[in-house]
Amino acid sequence: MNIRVLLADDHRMVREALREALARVDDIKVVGEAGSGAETLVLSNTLKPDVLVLDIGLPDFNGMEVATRLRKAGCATPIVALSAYTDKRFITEMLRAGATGYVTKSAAGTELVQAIRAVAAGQGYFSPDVAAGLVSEVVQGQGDGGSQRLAPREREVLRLVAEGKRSSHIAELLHISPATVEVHRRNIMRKLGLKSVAELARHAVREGIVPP
Amino acid sequence: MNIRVLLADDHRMVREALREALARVDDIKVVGEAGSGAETLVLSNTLKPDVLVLDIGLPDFNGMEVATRLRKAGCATPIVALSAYTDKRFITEMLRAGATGYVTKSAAGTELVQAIRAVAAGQGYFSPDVAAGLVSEVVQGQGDGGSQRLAPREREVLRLVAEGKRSSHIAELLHISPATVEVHRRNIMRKLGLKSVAELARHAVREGIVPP
DNA sequence: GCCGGCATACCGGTTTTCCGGTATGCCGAT
DNA sequence: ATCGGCATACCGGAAAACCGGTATGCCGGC
Repeated sequence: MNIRVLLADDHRMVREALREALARVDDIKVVGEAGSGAETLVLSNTLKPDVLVLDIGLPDFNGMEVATRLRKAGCATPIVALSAYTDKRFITEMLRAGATGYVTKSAAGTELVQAIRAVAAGQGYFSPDVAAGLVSEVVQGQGDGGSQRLAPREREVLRLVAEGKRSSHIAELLHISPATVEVHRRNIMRKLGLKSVAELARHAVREGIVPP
Repeated sequence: MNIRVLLADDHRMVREALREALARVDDIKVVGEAGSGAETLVLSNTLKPDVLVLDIGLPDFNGMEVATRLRKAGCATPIVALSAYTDKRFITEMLRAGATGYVTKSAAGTELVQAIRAVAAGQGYFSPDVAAGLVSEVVQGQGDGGSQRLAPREREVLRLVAEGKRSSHIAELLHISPATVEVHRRNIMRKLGLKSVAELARHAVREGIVPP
C-alpha cells in the first residue's frame, strides 16, 4: 500500500531530486509535481494524493495560502510543510493553515520520509529544530488564538529596530520609556522565535516592513 | 569512467536528494557532500573530485569565496555553480571566481547533469535563464567589478553577522579569536558607514550576501 | 624598500542587548 | 465580570556589541 504524494516546490531541480530520492522508498509513490501555488491546487484536486509536501516559498501564492485554500475547498489531504526557515511565525501559520507536519530543508532526507508516513497516518511530525521553537510556544500559554501576529505597536518598534535605531532612540521617537521599548522588542522576538537584531532586521525585510 | 562529483549545499535534504538523483546517472558518481564552505574546502582537498557542484548559499563562506579560495590554493577542479537566483551579480561574481558552469535550482535536473559533463570536459555550461542574464551583462559592457570595498574575510564575517550569529559563534566557525571577529565587524561598519547590526543585516540583504 | 591594506590578536572601558522577573490600566471578548 | 492581550513602566544581571587603543606578520604596489 503506497502513500501517494504530491510534491510542490518552486525549484524544479529540488523537486525532481526529491522525487528521485523518494522513489527509493518502498511505501511512498510520488504521483505528481507542482511548481506553483495554482498548479498545486489543480493537481491536488485531480490527483487526490494521500499526502501533500508543500514548500512555503512558492512564487504565486505561498504555502500558507495554498493550504488555506485547500482546506476551505473541503480538501482534507494531510500536508507536510517544507521550508528553509524556522521562524515561528511560518511554523504556526502553516499549522493553522492546516499542515500537520513541518520539516526544514536543513534536515535529513529521512525526516521527510518519516513526516510523510506520520501525516498519512493522521499524526503530526516536526523536525527537531522546528520542535524546539514550538515547545516555547506551547509552554508559555498555548496562544492558539492568533498570538503570533504582532500588535501594531510591536510592528512599529520592529520597524525602528530594523532601521538600526537604538532602544533609547526609539523611546524618544515614540515618547515612551526605553524600558517599554525593550519589552516590546523582547515580545517580538518571543512571538517570532528570533534571537538577534540581525534576524529581526531580515524578518522585517521579508515582511516588507522595511525596505532592504 | 565515472565523473567524481563533490556536492556542496547547505540544505542537507536538498543535498541528499540530489545525490540520490545523480546516483541514477551512469557516468556520474557523487563521492562526497559538504554542508558548509569550510567542509567544501577540506573535502575538495582530500577527495580531489573531478567536478565541484557548489551552491552559493553556504552558511560560512558563500560560493564565491569558496571558489576564490580553491583557485588561490591552486586547485583547478571545474566548478558548477548552483543557485536559486539569476542575479547578474551572482553569475558574474561566480564566473570571476572561477566557475565555468552556472545552473539555477529552477532548471531541470538534466541541466545539472549536462553541466557536470560539460565542465568535466573543460567546457562551460549555463542554463537558459542564466544565459539570458549573461548576454545583457556582456552587451552593456560589465563595469562595476570592485563595488565591494570589503575584503573577503570581512564579507564572510558580514554574512555571519547578518545571519544573526554572535561574535563568539562566528569565531568558532572561522577558527579565529572572537577579538578578531570584533575587529572585522568594526572595520566593516567603518567602511560602510553603518552603526548597528540591523543596518549590517539590511546591507547584506541588499548586496545579496544573505537571503532576506 | 617602504607603505598601505589585510588578517590576526589582545586590552580596557562604555553602552546596549538580552533575559528573567513584577506591575498597572485599558479594552474587547467570553 | 473575568480573562487574555496590549501598552505602559521598572529592576537587576549576564552577555554582547561598540569604541578607543596597540601589535605582528604577510603580501602587493609604487
